Amino acid sequence: MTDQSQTIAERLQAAFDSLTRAERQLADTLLQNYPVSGLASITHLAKAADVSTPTVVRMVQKLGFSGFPEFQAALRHELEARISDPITKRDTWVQAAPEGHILNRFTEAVIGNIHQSLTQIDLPTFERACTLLADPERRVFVAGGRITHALAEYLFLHMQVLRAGVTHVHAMASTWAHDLLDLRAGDVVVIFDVRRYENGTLKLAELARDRGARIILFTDQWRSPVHEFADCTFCGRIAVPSAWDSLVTLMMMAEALIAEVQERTWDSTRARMEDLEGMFDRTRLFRKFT
Amino acid sequence: MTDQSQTIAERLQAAFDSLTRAERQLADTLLQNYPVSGLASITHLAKAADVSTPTVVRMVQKLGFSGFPEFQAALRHELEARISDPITKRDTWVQAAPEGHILNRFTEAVIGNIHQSLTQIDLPTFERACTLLADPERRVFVAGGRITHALAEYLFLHMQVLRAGVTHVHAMASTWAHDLLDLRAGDVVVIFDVRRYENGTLKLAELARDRGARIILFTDQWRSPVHEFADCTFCGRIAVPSAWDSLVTLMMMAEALIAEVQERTWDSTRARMEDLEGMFDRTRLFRKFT
DNA sequence: TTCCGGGTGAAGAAAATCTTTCAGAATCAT
DNA sequence: ATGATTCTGAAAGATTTTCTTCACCCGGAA
Repeated sequence: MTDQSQTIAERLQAAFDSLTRAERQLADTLLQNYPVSGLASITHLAKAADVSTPTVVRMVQKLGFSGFPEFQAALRHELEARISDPITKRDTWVQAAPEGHILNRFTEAVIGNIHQSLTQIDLPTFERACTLLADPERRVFVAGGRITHALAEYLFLHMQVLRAGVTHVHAMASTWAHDLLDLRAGDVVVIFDVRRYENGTLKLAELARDRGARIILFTDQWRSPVHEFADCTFCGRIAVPSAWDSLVTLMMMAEALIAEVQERTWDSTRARMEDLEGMFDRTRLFRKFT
Repeated sequence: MTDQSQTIAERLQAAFDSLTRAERQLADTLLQNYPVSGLASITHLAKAADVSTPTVVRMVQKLGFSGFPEFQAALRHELEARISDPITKRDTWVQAAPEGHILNRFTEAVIGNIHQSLTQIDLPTFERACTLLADPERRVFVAGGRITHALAEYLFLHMQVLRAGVTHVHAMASTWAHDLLDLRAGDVVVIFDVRRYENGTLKLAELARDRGARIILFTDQWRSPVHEFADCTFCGRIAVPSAWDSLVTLMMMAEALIAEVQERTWDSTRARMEDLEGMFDRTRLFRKFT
């Protein structure tokens, strides 16, 4: 018989290591919509997780059940116990963490930030930024400052795969002027600047604008002075219970931008990515993984 | 089709009068242990209510369903809506953007990711990681791969301000072995590795472990193979409607970690930050502004 | 008593679900 | 590179579930 002392969710997580790739995929689907996804038929579940039904059977057997129906019955029992006990409401948060634990407070703040920033975002601005970045005629420069450098690099990395003519500029280094030598009118400069706004970044923006560049700015809710020069401005709230600011919201916006630009440039991007894959294959940089 | 505006429980009660004796008995059983009793097979349910299976079929058809499976699917949907967390459903949507706009879909996915990852995080792991990083006796190495390099740099940047003895290692570069020359037993290696797990990263982890280092791993829900060597593993969901993965969840966890470590090391960190401020003042890097 | 009509469940047919087998694919170790 | 090992899903078989049919039961009316 199976161990009754832990929930199936806990058992799934505990056994995660001993699961195979397809089984993990399945476990993930189960946990994602727990426990409802496990209450449908094995066929539905398998389809939802994009694995085969034998995989489902094998996994539940690894968990100690004789078969899928027994597993499902256990899920139902658990659900029954959970429904009749309203105390278990608080599994939104980290299990067993006190109400005011930093992880919970932090998460709450971040979700709040995302919420607020998203409701304030200007849709035409987003569309305009995508159009600019998807235009192969324009070259793209990505610039970040002290803190935002990492985020700028993140955007740069993706853009570089998506399209040609992308350059990363470090606004804090003394070399950024060199990088902008190639800047032509109509090119796009993406600038990240959050509070403790940097003088170098502002100078960079000013110079770029003088040369006829289009500027896309990622900043915080108080808006960097670069805003004056920018064609598109994205403001993300950055307040969290920490001595530091949170760039999570900006990262999310950047990722959304990447997703949309990729969508629009797919025809030309496809070849680039296949090319890249080919190079990866030769260098064996990555583990083969289905 | 069936009416969507009321729950099945309400419909059962509304139709109670028009039901026959055996059907009422069944409806009563259903309501008594709602909705779990309805999620078992029709045979179980019939037995539990002490009626026959045809009675069950007839009743659900009276309620407007084509058959028992459809009734059961409706129950599952209802349960799903009831279970899923209100936070996820909060209307974080961009104003005036269509339902399926990339920004909305993306945001929804990210909030779901955060939610999901947080419920699975292991609190002792978090505490352990903080303790390791807050220990001034241990040196800290931060390593990222192709995609995660930027995130690693982000963590490195903060850690460097918080404490002494922090090094940034690029697991993809051929130089990482040099960086680890200084590694002593007890030192901490923070590794970022998400799917398309890199061979170099795995090697790095193995080597570090052999040398007696403690390893903190940030990875995705499928867990990098580095996990085998890690003392603390943080899994963040990375699935978004994009050709790329989202590192937002991992960034959030890293930020939370930074916040807590800063809290713990504040006594020694304070002096460092004041020192840094002094240097900033002299170089006039930042605008005097708030 | 006999007939009638709706309600009920036993039994079997139809349909699905669940399990097992097996061969190809991917991975790992040599 | 090569062979051994493990993983995976297609397909077929075993089982269960679901639905339909139909005979029976029961209370009431002629």
